Amino acid sequence: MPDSDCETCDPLQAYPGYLMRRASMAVLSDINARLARFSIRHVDFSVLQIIQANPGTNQSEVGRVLEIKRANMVPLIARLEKQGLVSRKPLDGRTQAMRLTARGRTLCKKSQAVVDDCEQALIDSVPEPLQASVLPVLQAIWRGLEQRTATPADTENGQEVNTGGPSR
Amino acid sequence: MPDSDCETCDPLQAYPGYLMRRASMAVLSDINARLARFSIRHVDFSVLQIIQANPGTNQSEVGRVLEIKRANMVPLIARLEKQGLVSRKPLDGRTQAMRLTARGRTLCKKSQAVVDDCEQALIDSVPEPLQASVLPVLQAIWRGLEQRTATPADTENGQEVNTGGPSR
DNA sequence: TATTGTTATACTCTATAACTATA
DNA sequence: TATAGTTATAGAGTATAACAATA
Repeated sequence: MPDSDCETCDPLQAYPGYLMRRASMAVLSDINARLARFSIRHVDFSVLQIIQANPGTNQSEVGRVLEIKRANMVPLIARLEKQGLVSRKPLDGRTQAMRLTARGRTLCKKSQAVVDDCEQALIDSVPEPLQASVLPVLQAIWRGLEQRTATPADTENGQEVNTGGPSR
Repeated sequence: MPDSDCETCDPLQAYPGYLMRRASMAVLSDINARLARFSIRHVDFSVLQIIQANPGTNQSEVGRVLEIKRANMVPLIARLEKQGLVSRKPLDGRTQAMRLTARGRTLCKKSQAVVDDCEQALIDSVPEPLQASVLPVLQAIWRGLEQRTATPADTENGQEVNTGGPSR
């Protein structure tokens, strides 16, 4: 334990979960600051990206991909529609097909450049020999968690809560 | 772009920031569920760890290490004290030295075993050849961000807000 | 019966501003 | 003048329950 004379010791640096939390908060805060000039936040960006990649999708589906609850998608989509970035068209009286407007596509492209910059800066900021491992490692971690979390058939009526597994 | 027939396409898997956010939320949610039997959450665990590693430290210092605002430390520490996990002793009428109680030390050890399990499970869940890179990559990312964020003398009176840099 | 969109609501986390008392 | 602890408050983000309309 080399704790000889660090000013204030932080033993949490050895925990992947904490490192990822701290790192993601820093990155997303940075991204939020840079996206502010488009009047959107990172969550808006992610929704726009999903809609762009899946034209005609609906709120619930987007929420499922991003793990955002249906109820919380409502104000989010309403805001994007009010900003003229997303259009909604009733599909079958229950489902609404969403698409990016022309303005939405433009903003999606511009904001993507901003986010790409931020994410590339992150990769550039690690020592060169480790750079190639960044995405593979993070994707492997995410896949491993996805598998362990293993949504048991998308139970909305939270039956099995205390299974010991991750709750989301 | 191999987007041929994925059910719903998620183009965000290429962003380190998003992967870390999603991954950290899954891990910390898991950890919270497992720490629930000790009536603490992951943030409590992290505070206990810092106090244990730095006996005699104070609220502001812990907040500085964990990037938690002074104001938000107050209810946090009050709760830990009420649970009999942390003791406070006035140092100079302004500063209070904090230490773990016997109960706090016991719980810190037990909860550390729980967290170690979770974090180890995360590492084990990635393909074997990548496992050794997990911590180095995450620590390099965090160091890179720390350097870029480069707290400009801990300005509490938020003078330079729109410098373009990460806000925290 | 299950799903979509919705409302209402509550709880956690985070951020800011201001105050006091001490150094 | 700067710092430690505190209060109050506001804003995100997230969670649940319930409902109507529809499939």
